[in-house]
Amino acid sequence: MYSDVMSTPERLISATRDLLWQRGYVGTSPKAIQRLAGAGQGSMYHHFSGKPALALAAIRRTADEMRGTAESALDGPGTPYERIAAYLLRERDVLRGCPVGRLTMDPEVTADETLRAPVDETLDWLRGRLTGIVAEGTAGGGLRPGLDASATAAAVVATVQGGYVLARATGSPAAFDAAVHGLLALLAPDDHRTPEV
Amino acid sequence: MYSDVMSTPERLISATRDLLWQRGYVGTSPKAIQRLAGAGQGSMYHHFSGKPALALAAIRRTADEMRGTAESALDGPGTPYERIAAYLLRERDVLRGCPVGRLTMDPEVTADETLRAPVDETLDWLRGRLTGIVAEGTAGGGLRPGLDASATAAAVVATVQGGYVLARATGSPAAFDAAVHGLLALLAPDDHRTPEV
DNA sequence: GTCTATAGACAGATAGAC
DNA sequence: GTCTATCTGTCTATAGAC
Repeated sequence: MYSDVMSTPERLISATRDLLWQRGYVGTSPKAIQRLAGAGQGSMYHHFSGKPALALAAIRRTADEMRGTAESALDGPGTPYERIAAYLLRERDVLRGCPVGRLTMDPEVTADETLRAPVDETLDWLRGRLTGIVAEGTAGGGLRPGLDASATAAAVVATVQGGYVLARATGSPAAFDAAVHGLLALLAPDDHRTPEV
Repeated sequence: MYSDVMSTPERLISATRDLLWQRGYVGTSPKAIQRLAGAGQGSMYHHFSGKPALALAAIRRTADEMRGTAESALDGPGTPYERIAAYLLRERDVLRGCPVGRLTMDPEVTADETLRAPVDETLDWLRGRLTGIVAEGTAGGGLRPGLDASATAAAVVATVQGGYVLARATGSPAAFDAAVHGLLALLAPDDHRTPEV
């Protein structure tokens, strides 16, 4: 249940976001959304045409929020290496996984162009943002020189997404941390010690 | 439908493996399994106690197969760097994702200790196997010296798992390839050029 | 071993009263 | 805007005949 000061559509969106994160699209039913939102059947179908529309609103909201969170770390002070480290090491609810990346494993999401678009755009934006920072870093900002900025950025995003997989497999965040620290060591030049962030 | 030379239990397991890969545990119904396997309701429940038992058999089979495939690449000839490259660059049906890693996003799988175990053990084995190879490689086998073998191995596995996420988000294998090549460049010493594998 | 019948609960809505 | 009733199909089995 969500705060009473939220409107019914807002509560429905919040509930859908939470369930999509925890159970995915296929595993999330209208009934479960209604129960969590404290809204009735008729109420939900009054505000949204159905499960796909509600999911789209929820996914867009989650994608926007993730973009803002990532930008906070990437836009911060410090060298390119430090900003990438800030992004990689920021606090996360590791065992819950990535609310955006998770959706790529949902066949109904990837099959629906409309639902997949916000997911694609968000991860694409993140890769592009990191590409710029890596390019800056290889030109004297604390990253190994000579790296392909775009490929390196893809490796950074992939390590995070895959770190969630390892963590959820083991049931502990340790594997995520290991992957991230492993990558940070690889990003630094040979003569550089990974700073304690 | 599967070959008639396979026994009914084998056809059921194969069908379950395929559906688990494509739709996950939550998205896979007994009815769909029966249809794909060409087996009747009663037949399925005669051989397996229910969906969880069938899923367990399917997951074990898939995990064993993945282990064998990975071992083929990791056990091959060449330097540690080359063996890791062989693993990373081996042919994959990238857009289908990892049949084992995928299961970690399924709440019913992670909630069930029995179902999660083979997933955990397989990824754990892979990390351990790579840790040994990385350790060998940092001692003169074409990898950057001074790396934490365990953390580096985690980064390698995470990059693969996350590469699938990126590929499925964009709908193209290109992002997977970018992440893998980005990582390979990072693994090589500064003076080393990534070989064309 | 395989088949059909049956069953209670849920999925994903639509209709119409209030 | 919200509520209750209703509906068709699916989910995950169980029972018992063949």
